[in-house]
Amino acid sequence: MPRSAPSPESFLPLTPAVFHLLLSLVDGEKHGYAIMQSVEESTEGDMKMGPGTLYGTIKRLLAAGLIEESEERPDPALDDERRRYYRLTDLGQRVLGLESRRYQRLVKLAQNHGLIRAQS
Amino acid sequence: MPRSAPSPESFLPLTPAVFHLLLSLVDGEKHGYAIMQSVEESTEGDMKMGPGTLYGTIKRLLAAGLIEESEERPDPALDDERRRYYRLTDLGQRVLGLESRRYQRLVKLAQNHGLIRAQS
DNA sequence: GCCATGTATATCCGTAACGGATATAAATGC
DNA sequence: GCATTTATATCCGTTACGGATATACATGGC
Repeated sequence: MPRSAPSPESFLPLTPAVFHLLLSLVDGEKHGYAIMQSVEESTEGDMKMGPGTLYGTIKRLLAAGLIEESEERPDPALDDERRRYYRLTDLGQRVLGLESRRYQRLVKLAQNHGLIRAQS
Repeated sequence: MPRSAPSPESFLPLTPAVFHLLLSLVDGEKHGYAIMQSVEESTEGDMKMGPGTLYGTIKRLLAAGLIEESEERPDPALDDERRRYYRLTDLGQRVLGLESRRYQRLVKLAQNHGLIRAQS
């Protein structure tokens, strides 16, 4: 018998590394090195992911079925043979959505306690 | 020479357990067991903290200077001798504020990518 | 008074995750 | 040609998590 798919909720809460990696793939597939750069750039430097965390996390997310490797290659002229591209699976997308909503509720909580202002 | 105090930024990003524990202390001191209940209640059950995580995290946060034990005891009639009360330090408060703002930026990012709606 | 349940703290210890160091090599820029 | 950047990958020490277990006082019901 196939073991039933784990529910998206069972992955929550995500570690910061996992959340950022998934978030970096939300607008399309990327290769590892690009994920690393994207995370640093989109957080304006306050989240830096080294190779140990990057490739370790990729391996775990593949095994968990939250991301998958893509066989599609971009225009050969622009490609680098060494690259391996990854994209979110449907499950990964759902988990990311759930975690984002969880964050949203926490932000609301923090606002209600005066830790941050709304709409900064 | 006293080693200079670590900057609040150096603690970021927080693990989910640490963030929730600090957040639960934002409106006043609590004892361990109350923290556990408060976390579960304020997240409507999607974050449950067992004793291993609770007391381990408390120990680490004390050592890091983000929380401190309070000697004040409530009205003896209501008190339970076994309880140990904790409160945020100034550093802890600052770290929590920074992490909350970081979350806020991430929520904004997630909104921009259509993962969640504003003001749900 | 007894007993079950809840409150409260704490440690133990196996497992998972992190993350800097290191290795390797192709691509790029000058 | 050569240094730097890009790119992937593993190694391994350290930290963090988290269920299980232990202990014991408090509370409420009968």
